[in-house]
Amino acid sequence: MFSSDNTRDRVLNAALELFAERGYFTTSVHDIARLAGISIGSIYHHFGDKEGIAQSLVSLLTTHMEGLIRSGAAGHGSAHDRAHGVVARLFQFAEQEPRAMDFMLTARHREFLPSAPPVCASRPFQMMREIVAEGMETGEIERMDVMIAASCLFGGPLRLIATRIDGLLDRPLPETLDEVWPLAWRSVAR
Amino acid sequence: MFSSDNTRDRVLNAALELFAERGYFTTSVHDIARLAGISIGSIYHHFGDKEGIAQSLVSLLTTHMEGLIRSGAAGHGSAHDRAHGVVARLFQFAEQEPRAMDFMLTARHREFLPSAPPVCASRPFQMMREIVAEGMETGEIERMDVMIAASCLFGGPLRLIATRIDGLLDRPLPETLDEVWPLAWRSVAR
DNA sequence: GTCTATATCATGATAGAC
DNA sequence: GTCTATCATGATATAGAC
Repeated sequence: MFSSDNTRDRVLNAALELFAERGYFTTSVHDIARLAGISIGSIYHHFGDKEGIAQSLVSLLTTHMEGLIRSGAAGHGSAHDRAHGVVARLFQFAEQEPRAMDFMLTARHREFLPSAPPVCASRPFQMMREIVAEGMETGEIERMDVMIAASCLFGGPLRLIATRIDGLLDRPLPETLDEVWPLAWRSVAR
Repeated sequence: MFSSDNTRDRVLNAALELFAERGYFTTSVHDIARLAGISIGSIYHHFGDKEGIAQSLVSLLTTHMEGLIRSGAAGHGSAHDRAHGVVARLFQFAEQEPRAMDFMLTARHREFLPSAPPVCASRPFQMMREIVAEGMETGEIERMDVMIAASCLFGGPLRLIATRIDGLLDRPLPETLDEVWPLAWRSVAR
């Protein structure tokens, strides 16, 4: 996920792997140090404390997901196409980097980052709601509570991602897009 | 949630509150003992170890949710009505016992119960998929991958529950049912 | 069955050499 | 900036009286 091989990135890669696989609390800083091939001292030098590692991880991944969503929506005029593009990117990303997706979608950040907002309140989720709101403006999407519409439009695809990450879906997500998307869309389409 | 005031139930109530609020790992057995008004020794006498508390909790709540889903579906002939009844019960329950719902839906059980299956694989989720499969048999639901259809039918409502629990939805869930359900249903209806 | 007091141990974090 | 060695804390779990 983090490709340059400097110390920070090696630590972040190791941490992401362990946090996603076992969880934050069942991973010790020693474990991270061992997997990254970096000493504990160096880790504390760079990140201050264990929370600092998670902090960096969440921050970088949130930014990455923002970019993903922005680029998925970019270049499309209609809310339909923008939302479709977003789901396509999410499916791709979940398939390429399942641990990153898992850590972003299902880890309970509040438990280890006291000041973290709930996932639903993070920028990426806000952006999805904005697309829905735009769709209501243009008349593509039925007018209603935006929170409800967004839950219905993206809830199915997100649940499918969770299912895939849990190993209960055999097919790669992008392959299912043409099946899932029409269902998701027609739930809110006007 | 657990109403009789014997030692076991008092411990389980305290544990549920703390696990849902702060998380399993940020809750010590001392915390549970203090909140329950029970000594540590008694807790270990009844549950063996900390994991045993979580084990009991998950087991009891899973059974409870199974009953909920069964009773939501009961007495209805069509898949439409059965699924509708299930969502209605889930909304009710999430509103009455948000911590129990939170602990069941969003806690990562694997992290503290090594042998626990992913939530999606648990009986309650299986039962939802069965309703979807039946709906395909009767022709109410479009034929397709059951996992995909179930994700789309229940994904929206489940996401709305998460949104509500996270405090991002002002209205009580049951009040939104008549808005959400038609959207969810028409995503898979034939 | 319930309690208090205690043992044990892992982990987060630091010190200080290089 | 990186490392090893060490500390300090606090949590799980147990012993054993009542």
